[in-house]
Amino acid sequence: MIVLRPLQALRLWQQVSLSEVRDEAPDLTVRQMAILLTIYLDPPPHTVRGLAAKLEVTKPVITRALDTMGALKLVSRHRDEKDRRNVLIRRTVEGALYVERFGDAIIAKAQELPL
Amino acid sequence: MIVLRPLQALRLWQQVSLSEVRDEAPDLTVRQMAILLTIYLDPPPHTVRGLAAKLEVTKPVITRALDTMGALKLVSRHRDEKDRRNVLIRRTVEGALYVERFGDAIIAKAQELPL
DNA sequence: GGCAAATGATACGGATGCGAAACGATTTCG
DNA sequence: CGAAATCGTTTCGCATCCGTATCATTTGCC
Repeated sequence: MIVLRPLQALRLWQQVSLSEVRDEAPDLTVRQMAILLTIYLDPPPHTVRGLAAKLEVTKPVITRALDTMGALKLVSRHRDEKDRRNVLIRRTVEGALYVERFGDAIIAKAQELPL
Repeated sequence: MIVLRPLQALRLWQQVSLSEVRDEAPDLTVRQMAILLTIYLDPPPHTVRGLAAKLEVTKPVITRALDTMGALKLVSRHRDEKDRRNVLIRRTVEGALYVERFGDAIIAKAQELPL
C-alpha cells in the first residue's frame, strides 16, 4: 500500500470521517471501531481480557463496548465451555456486512482523492 | 493513491484507531476529528454554520466541538469584524502540530501494512 | 426607525461512556 | 477440601455528548 503524501492520508481520513458522520448508520466511537475491527481482522478466539490487553484499556471498557455492539448485533458473546470463566466474542453476519461496507467506503474515498 | 485490497484499507483503519486509543493524547470523537480535519484541510474561512452544513449536523454540535477543541487549543474563534454575527474559526500552532502528527501516524501505519 | 432574517450560543432533559472499585462465578493448586 | 487467582460483569459518581428549543446579537431591508 502506498500513501504518497501526508496530505492525502489526512484527506482520506477526513473524507471517511465525514461520510461516517453524515451517515444514518449508528456511529461507533473510536474505541468501539478499534474493537470491532480487531474482532474481524485478527484471528480468533477473542476474549474480553485479550481485547483489553491489545487496546491497552480496562476490561469494563470492553464489556461496555460489547454491550453496545451486541445490541446492534455487530458481535455476539458465548461462554467458553472449556473454561467457563472466559467469554468468547464471535462475529455475526450483520457485523461482517458492516465491516465490509466500511472497507468499501474507505476504498471509494481513496479513489476519489485528488492527485 | 492506491488501496489495493479492502482488507488493507480495514487494517490501516484498525491500526490507526488502535494507536489513537492507546495514545495518551486527548481522544477526539469522530465528529470532532471530522471538524478538525475540515478546518485544517479545506480553505478558510470557516464558520459555525458552514461547518454544520458540510458535516450535515446541527449548529450546537459545532459549537460544542469548538468549545472542546478550543480548550485543547486545537482551534481558535474570532468574531468576524465585517459581519459581527459570524464567528471565524482559525487554526492554531498546536492544532497544526496535532494534525501533522496524525498524518504521519497514518503514513507510518500504512507502511507497516502486510502485502 | 422598525421588524424580519441570520448567526452563534445556551438551557434543558436524556443517553452514553469513563475510571475505579467491588462483586460473583469459575478454575487452579497447595 | 479450601484459599488464592482468574475472568467478566456490575456499581458508583462523574463527565461529555446529543437533539430540540430558545436566546441575544447583529444585519438587511422596507
